[in-house]
Amino acid sequence: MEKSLMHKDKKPVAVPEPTIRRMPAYLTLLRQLKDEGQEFISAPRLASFFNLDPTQVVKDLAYAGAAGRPKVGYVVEKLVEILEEFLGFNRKHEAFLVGAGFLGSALIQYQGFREAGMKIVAAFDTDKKKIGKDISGVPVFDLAKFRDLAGRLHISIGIITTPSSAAQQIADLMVGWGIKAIWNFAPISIKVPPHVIVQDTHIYANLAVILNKLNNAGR
Amino acid sequence: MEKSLMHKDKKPVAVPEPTIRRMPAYLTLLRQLKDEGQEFISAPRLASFFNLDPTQVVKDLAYAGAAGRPKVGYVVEKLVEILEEFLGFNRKHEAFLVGAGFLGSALIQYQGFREAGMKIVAAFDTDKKKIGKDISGVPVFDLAKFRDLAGRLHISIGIITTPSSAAQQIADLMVGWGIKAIWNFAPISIKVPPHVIVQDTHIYANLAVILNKLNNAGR
DNA sequence: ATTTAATAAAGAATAATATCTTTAATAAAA
DNA sequence: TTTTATTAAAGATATTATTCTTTATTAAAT
Ligand SMILES: NC(=O)c1ccc[n+]([C@@H]2O[C@H](COP(=O)([O-])OP(=O)(O)OC[C@H]3O[C@@H](n4cnc5c(N)ncnc54)[C@H](O)[C@@H]3O)[C@@H](O)[C@H]2O)c1
Ligand SMILES: NC(=O)c1ccc[n+]([C@@H]2O[C@H](COP(=O)([O-])OP(=O)(O)OC[C@H]3O[C@@H](n4cnc5c(N)ncnc54)[C@H](O)[C@@H]3O)[C@@H](O)[C@H]2O)c1
Repeated sequence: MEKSLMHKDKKPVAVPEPTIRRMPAYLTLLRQLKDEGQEFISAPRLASFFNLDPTQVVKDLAYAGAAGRPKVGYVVEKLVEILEEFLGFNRKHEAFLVGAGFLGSALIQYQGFREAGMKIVAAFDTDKKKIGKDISGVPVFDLAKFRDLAGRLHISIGIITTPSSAAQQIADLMVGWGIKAIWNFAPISIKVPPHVIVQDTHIYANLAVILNKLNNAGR
Repeated sequence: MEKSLMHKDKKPVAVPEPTIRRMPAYLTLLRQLKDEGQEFISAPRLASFFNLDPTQVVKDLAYAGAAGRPKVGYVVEKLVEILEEFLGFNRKHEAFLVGAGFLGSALIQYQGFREAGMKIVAAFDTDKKKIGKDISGVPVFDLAKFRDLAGRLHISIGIITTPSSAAQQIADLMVGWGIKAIWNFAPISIKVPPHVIVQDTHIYANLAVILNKLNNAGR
């Protein structure tokens, strides 16, 4: 039986994306509380860390299948387990990264992904100066030599950190590799077949929100 | 007169955050179309690039103050100007960055911010090996020597790319410096006074969305 | 001229999300 | 034991965002 909330007719209810996006933040804090030896946490207190409505936290946690006790709250350790399981942070998805430049290198060496269900196992580039090196133990290969990687690898995620101009062609290549999800950091929208998952992480979207607030601050 | 939509009672209507977040993507594409010499673009065509509903694009552009002509669409060059002006990408906000590690270095050398209204003018770190160096022309200073920077600098944005453990204390410092907005990349929620703008860019939120789709793909 | 097709724009309807309200559980205090 | 305070959980409402529908505009075709 799934942990997610069930609809009356037994079909799993889709978890709202805003809920999914908040969950890792809960988890990060909860892991810290766990390390500090805190046993229980209530939704109102958890909410206060993030300036959220307490009922929202309760509902988010309910989507993951967590239950709390009145007057006590949730068991921190249990909650960490439930969220890790629900988010898939304790499984291990392997990833290829294409574009071992500044951002690519930062992602490759980033240890945080290890506790978040993703492991970058290889990088690819076209720059002779980068090929053959390794970054924190992750080898950088010549992309040209891997153009026709047989599909059906056990790699589920492809990360794009090339310039925009190359992003679509890299995406096409990854689709050919049989990759299931593409995490794109180039500031363009890539096109893929419907069965491939795409997550664009557009840095300018965040900057735009900041500038909008800054420029309207005097209102 | 503001470019933004007006309510009947003349108060400016708040632009929805989802709209703000989509706008930079429109702008990036429009700049490219402009470079390619394309004169007009219709909302339906623009929408098809992003798999959006055409009326959504029309409404988003209307928020920026753009008007199109039936049967023709929008004038690309005009639209670029309007969006740049609306987003504040043609003003110049100066920024300080604290934590000149992998991610910080990537952000510092990233040329894209130049066309997006933000210029990183200095970086700070506590690591002796980084202090005194410069990254793409941006000097890295010893944070300890700049603890009590006089407020009222012309710096409006503070970027945090330190480990989580240091993020809150850096935020407090930045607030003391008189910084107006904080762009935080550490995966924790920082607390600031209400007059300070905070934008958390939590990498795990994006990863969680990917993993959720991946793990539920078989449904 | 007149008609047609494409489109922006405005408005209505729908859907998604967040907040508020009520209820029930339960631990601690009286 | 009884009361009180706190809380989760469920449900109702409100808000926000998206999509659908209609109307009006305009360029091109007839
Ligand atoms: N640097 C940042 O902070 C940052 C932030 C957000 C988004 N981005 C985006 O991430 C991407 C990379 O940025 P960066 O600053 O790391 O740039 P970079 O130039 O340091 O890295 C790009 C890398 O891609 C490689 N490359 C180029 N064409 C390629 C191809 N066809 N196949 C394989 N590899 C190829 C280059 O050799 C280089 O190593 C850009 O699209 C940028 O807009 C960067
Ligand atoms: N690397 C990534 O791809 C990535 C992605 C998303 C978020 N993040 C987050 O960004 C932050 C930095 O990640 P990173 O991979 O660049 O780490 P890093 O270790 O390379 O860089 C951190 C830098 O902060 C400096 N620092 C430490 N304490 C400091 C202090 N008190 N004051 C000033 N400087 C201090 C360190 O000397 C170092 O230069 C982390 O919070 C990480 O979770 C990283």
